[in-house]
Amino acid sequence: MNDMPKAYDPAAVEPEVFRSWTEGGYFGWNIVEGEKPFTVVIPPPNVTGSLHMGHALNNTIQDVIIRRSRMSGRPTRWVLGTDHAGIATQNKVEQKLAAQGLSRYDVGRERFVEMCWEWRAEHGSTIINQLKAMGCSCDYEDEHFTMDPAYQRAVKKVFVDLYNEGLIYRGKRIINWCPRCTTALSDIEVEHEEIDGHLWRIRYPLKEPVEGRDHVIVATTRPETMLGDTCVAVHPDDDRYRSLVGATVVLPLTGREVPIVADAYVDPSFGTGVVKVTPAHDPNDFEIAERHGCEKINIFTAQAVVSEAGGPYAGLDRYAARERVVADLESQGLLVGVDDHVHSVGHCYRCHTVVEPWLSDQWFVDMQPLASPAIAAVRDGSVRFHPGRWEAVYFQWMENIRDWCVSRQLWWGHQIPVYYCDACKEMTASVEDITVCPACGGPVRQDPDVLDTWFSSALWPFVTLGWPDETRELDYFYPTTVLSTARDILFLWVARMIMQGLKFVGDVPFSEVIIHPTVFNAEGKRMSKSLGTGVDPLDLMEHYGADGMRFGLMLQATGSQDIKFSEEKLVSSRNFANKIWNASRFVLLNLGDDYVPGPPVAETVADKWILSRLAALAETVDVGLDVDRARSAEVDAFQFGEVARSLYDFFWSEFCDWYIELAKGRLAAGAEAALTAKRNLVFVLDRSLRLLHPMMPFITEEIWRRLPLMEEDQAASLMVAAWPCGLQVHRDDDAESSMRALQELVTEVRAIRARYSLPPRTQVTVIVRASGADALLVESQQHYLRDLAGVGDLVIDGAAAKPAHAAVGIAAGMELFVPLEGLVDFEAERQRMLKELSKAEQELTRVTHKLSNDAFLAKAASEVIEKDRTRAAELADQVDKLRAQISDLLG
RNA sequence: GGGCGAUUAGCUCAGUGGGAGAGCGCUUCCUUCACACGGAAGAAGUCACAGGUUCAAAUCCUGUAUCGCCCA
Repeated sequence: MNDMPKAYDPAAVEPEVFRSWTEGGYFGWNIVEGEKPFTVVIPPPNVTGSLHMGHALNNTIQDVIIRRSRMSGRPTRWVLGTDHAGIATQNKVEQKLAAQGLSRYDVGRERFVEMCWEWRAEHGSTIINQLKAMGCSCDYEDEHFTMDPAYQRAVKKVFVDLYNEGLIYRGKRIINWCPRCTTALSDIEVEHEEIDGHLWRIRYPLKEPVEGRDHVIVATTRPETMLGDTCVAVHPDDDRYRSLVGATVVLPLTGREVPIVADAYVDPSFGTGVVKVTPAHDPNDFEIAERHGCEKINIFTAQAVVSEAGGPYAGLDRYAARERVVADLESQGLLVGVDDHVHSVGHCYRCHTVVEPWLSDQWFVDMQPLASPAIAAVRDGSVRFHPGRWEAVYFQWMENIRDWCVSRQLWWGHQIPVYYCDACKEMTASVEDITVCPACGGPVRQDPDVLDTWFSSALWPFVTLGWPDETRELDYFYPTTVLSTARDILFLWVARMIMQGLKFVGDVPFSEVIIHPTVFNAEGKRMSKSLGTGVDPLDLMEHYGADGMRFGLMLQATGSQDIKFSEEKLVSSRNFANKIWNASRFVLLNLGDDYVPGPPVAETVADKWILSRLAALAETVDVGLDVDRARSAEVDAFQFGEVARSLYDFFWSEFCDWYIELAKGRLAAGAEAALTAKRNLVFVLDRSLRLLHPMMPFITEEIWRRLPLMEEDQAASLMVAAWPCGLQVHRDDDAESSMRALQELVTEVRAIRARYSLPPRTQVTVIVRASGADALLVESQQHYLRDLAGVGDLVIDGAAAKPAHAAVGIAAGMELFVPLEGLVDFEAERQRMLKELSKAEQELTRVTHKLSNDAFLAKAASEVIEKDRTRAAELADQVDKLRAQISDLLG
């Protein structure tokens, strides 16, 4: 009990505490019939990844609500796992091969996939171990992976079911192609960026002159694509070009002859009003070509190098081809001009390469039928977003949803369960692997592509619970309770989980979605490992402890704003942990060997006050963290920042600064007074540790296990101890206002002492001019002044006169005199009091003015008027006293 | 082009209708037996700007400016 070092050392405590949780089996879950479970599925971190600040914040949030729920006795489950992260993992393994001068084609698909599994075996536990270091209370025995055999089977079933329903189809479309990853991407995996480019104006000669014109001028941002032009388009109502529609253009450089068509897509005001149409490399051009039956010439290879179709330009990459095309046009006198032009260019969200719109065969999901019920589920409140404004963002995207390209030209992932028969051309989707064609018995080959990783992530909340089997687990834990995530995967992941959950389980996957703030660096820039602008949570935990990092993040998680990460908050949090440690150390050191646990007793004003404040704190914490309140109340739920601040303020500014300081006197007094003080200290500390535990699990556990508690308060671990309830009976407004008055008096005396630099040890005489209830309070609680303000002689007298040499003050409506023979600087006192007087007068004028306003008296709430009347009286009294003191000063 | 968010103390941010707050930093004092990762006392703000609603606006409405993000 007295083995606590003088400073809290997280490194010495955390591993041992974590081991005790593991050994106690507290991370596991149970099905308790008749009780509503609290379930969270972790957003599966990328198996290639390591912990970043976003994970640190998100997993702290989840752990906080999970721990609170577990302590309040609800069956609780936090499902853990990782995501196979198709592109990212494949990139890692390819990099490893590249180091040996090899590509994936050198080792072949089978060996490559094997290497991915090896890679996962080697690195997949990294992030899991980092979660342990954070203290996350996930069930580490219940770990899932989106490529587990059962998961693979579920993915196939979903694909085949959607295919059989006609909601998945194959089509030749313009998709977003990453030439570096050599795969298709979905629309939302493309990040658009404004780029300073050019708009080239190029002369396209007409085959035959029309009404004296022998050419048109087109404007383009991508001249190299003219190698694949198959028509030229103008707006049908554009009088400038009406007569040219139907004429033939001879394309420069290739000499191909293409028609001029009229299409309403063309914007006559953009450029020259004539556009070149490259159907295989632009989605809008593709549409135009479809409408006019034009050819679609693909001029790029998968690496965005000009193909044979590009004639003499074959073999050049897209940027070299652009330069050559422009140079050739110029030398042939066909380049009319070039202007600077800013336009939006898509980039791959994984590798930031410029995406190429590319015509290819891909698999698509028809989203509208899936989206409608998912929109309804949010509209009717089955799913709620916190903060609520994210619902509008969700609706905006869902209501304009487009088909989802789900095929990826990768090897690592869920291979598309579709089989092609070369003999009869039959296409079969099958959950079971097949080798022969069900139609003709001929040999089949499986589609080589894999599915978008998000296709499998979308199934996470129900596949991890056993779907498609109708398990007891699924029935009990689904829908899950809370999903916490960053806003950047709202569409990629959250929306799709809602759609697939409704489609395949028939219910939403979760009821509450927390969209937490994004963590930026101190300059407000995105944290990025490659740019070196990131902060490593592991480093932070080393410096501030896991609890320090967690609490520091919670202090910053205010919901309304993104976080400009401030390490200062972690310093405060580490200091707070140390404060908790030492306050606890004080309590434990003072209990003595013969301490007998017992219930708290609200004996003194301070006792009643601290219990009342504790009750208020418990209420704030519950409002901020309780999911059921989030459901029912109008107040905003999940106020992590406010909860953290309230815990900090209560523990430090109330419990430590006042209650413990006051308790010191009682501990030194007789045994009976000491026992009550000890029991109250233990009680308040115990309940505080419970309330703090979700945010600071390690330090609270370490301290709590040392507390000698009554049997009814004991538990095997704080982690599974009871969440505080029933504290509201301690609410006591009278005690709070009495305590406030005493605090003001103490502060005023201390201020006088500070003003005159009175040595801390010397006692001062204080004369309080007070009568009635004020006098009674000061008289009965005078030890507060003696213990906390160094007051020796205390005179309480309603008619006390100011001694000749005395510092003066007003606190809680009472006048104070501190006789200071020879010390008082009257002029300084006078100046200070004049300043105070001016402030009080100003405020009094304001309130008086308000109270003389008939409209205010007629319309304002009666409590407000009453409050202002009281305040006016207090201020008037204060002004009188200040004036008297000022005129007395020289007397 | 459409939408969302932000603008409060030197810095980072709380505060949604009724006496401007915290942490860090700053000034002064204190190493008294829980804690110097500490204690005490202080200084410091036209709540971006302009209108409006209201008895009353940092808070609600409209507009403007600046910054950030999302969608097209």
